[in-house]
Amino acid sequence: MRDEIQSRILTRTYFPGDKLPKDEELAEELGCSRSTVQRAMQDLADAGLVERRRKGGTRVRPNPITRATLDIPLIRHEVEARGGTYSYQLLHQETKTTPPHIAARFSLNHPQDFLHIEALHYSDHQPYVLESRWVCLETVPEMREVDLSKTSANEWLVQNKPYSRCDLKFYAIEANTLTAAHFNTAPGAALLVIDRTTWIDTAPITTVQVITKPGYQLLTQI
Amino acid sequence: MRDEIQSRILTRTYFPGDKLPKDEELAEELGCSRSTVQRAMQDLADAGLVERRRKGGTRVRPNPITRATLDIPLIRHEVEARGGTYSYQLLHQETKTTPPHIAARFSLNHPQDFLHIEALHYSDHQPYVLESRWVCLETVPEMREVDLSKTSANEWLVQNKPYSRCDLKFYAIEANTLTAAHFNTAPGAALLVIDRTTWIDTAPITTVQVITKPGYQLLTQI
DNA sequence: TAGTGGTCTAGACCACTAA
DNA sequence: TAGTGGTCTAGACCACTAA
Repeated sequence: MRDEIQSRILTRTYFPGDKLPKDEELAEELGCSRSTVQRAMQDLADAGLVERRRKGGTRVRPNPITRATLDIPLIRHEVEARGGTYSYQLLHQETKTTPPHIAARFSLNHPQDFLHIEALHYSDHQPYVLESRWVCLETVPEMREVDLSKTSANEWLVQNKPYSRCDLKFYAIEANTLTAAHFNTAPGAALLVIDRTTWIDTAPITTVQVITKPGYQLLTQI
Repeated sequence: MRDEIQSRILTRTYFPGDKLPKDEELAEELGCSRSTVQRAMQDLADAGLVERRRKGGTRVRPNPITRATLDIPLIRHEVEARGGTYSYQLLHQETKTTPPHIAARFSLNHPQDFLHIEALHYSDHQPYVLESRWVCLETVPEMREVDLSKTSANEWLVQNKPYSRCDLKFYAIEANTLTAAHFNTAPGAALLVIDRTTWIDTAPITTVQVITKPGYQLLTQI
């Protein structure tokens, strides 16, 4: 029935911005209950096809969009799901007082201690992604005690620190000399970066650049 | 109530793979109806936190993931939403019989006509993204008649050709000489590519590489 | 402030699928 | 094949917000 409603809606010729009948009317017209229409319309709203507002009614989205869902797993799980052997190496670890670019990310106005971590994740002993991370030690003091040569910060945080907000960015960078060396590639190689910054309420947790190996692709399907 | 259920579930200490009580039991325990539990749990499943199976019950997802929703608007809308002035230039247009790399994308085994299009989209008269597209003329014969110097294929297809399946890829490339020239940058610059291939049922519609300008970032928030 | 959509109930029946 | 989750109903009440 839900699919029936959706296909009836979708096969009518509506134009961007058009107003749809209210749920109650659609229910009667289509011979089903209001709850069913509500669910069907909620799905369409989730898919970005219509916009719903109390009192305002339901309208076809004025600007059509492609809405995709991206699943970003733990690096270890991603490697293992592809049938690879996962390994991990801590490259560098250092406590520092907020550097300016980190303060900017979190809009901090007083200095705090951050743990800076550089680590390399391997798939079948080949470099897979380079993790460059800053962890807020005021929010996550337990991090001081974690042995990062054994457990990756990636994994420890996922299991121990829930977040309430996460900003994600995807962009391309040119490998600098050091990064290129890690990946056994030439400096200047184009690399996809997955950049994530998380908070719990308003307290900063971590910001991380996951620099992927040359040729890495992020995939999804709709 | 839904939020109440979710927070109660989320604040309990469950481990990956743990089985949750069935909806009926949770409903009684939490003093609400089964429908409400169903909705709350469905939300958690959509968010990738739990997995539900008929007869199998509900389990905490064994491999935690970050699930993000990406909205990819029309290029024109994206530029205008940022307050920019949009413009567009068709660079090249040519009909060709399926080249091998396109046949591979769509798993085609017989030759067909495709329309190859190169176009540049501008924001405030600065190059914004370069569109490199192949349209299947067997599935979309109307495309032969469209004046692509006026309407971009991007926009025409969104408004005229619904798709049933869409594969998305994100990756980084180094600008070749020609691409670099379009963006007034140096060859080898790292560029983010949004790559989309769409079908209607099993018939190919189009495959497009949207090559973004240097420094472009794809953003989302959870 | 009246008109929408959002949430919830209590119950029926169905559709999968693990055991 | 029995045990879960998924969908649907008919109705109540609530929460926004456009006009």
